[in-house]
Amino acid sequence: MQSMLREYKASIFQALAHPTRIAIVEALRDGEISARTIQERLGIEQANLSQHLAILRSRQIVANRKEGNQVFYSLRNKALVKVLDMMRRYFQAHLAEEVQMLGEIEAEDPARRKERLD
Amino acid sequence: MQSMLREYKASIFQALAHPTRIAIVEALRDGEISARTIQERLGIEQANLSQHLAILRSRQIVANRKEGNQVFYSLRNKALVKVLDMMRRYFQAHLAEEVQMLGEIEAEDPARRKERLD
DNA sequence: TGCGAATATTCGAGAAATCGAATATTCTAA
DNA sequence: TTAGAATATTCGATTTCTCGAATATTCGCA
Repeated sequence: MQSMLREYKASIFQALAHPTRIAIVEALRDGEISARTIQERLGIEQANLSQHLAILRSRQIVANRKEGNQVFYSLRNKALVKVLDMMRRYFQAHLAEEVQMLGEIEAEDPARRKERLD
Repeated sequence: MQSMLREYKASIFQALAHPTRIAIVEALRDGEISARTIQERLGIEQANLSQHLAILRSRQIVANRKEGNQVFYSLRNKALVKVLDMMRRYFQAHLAEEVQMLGEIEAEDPARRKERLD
């Protein structure tokens, strides 16, 4: 019971434990887009994207809607966006501790800095 | 740059992508405890716990403090707790969609239910 | 000193994740 | 109905993860 919940949590984290899948979720942040669009944005192999999407689907993280020839993907649960936002704060707080990076961060353009942390 | 950040995020998610490591982080939620205590609570092999702690250490998720014979672990960044809280909401929202589980959830004792969702 | 407790590391085997290539499926439009 | 576009699935090779067993390290205390 308790452990089942943890396995479930772990499976969600695991689904996000890949740069490509994080990029996918981030791409879906503002609404649904087609698989083709995602592929173009990420610049990866079609089969590979499909595999990653299959993983996100199997974890119920994304929903897909067929429209004619294409498939549109979207986030099933907006709470995940908030999780990612929280993660961003985590990274900010964490990076602040990294002395070596601190210099670069403070030196760079603020707008660029914000963008980089997205 | 953007992709480095994603790899970093992915590495944090990956560090949490195991039930045992989630249990460890949850055990550290209320403050530092010794490795021995964690091991007793989780009921796992000593070597195995040490391996998982090494992973959390390598991702800078936990800090460790030596005191005599034992080592006390703690969370480096409280923001992670908020991430986990957010995840809990995610699970709750998600579980609410799962019709088959809904029956069981509503049928069970409320106190027990809250505990299970932790 | 040296024994025992607490913790960490190394090693090897088995399981799981990842990728591109090849192939399948489903749809549109000619 | 057939060609081609969009997407999904399968396959096999490679890499990464995970575990327990064995071993190492570090510390307190007799």
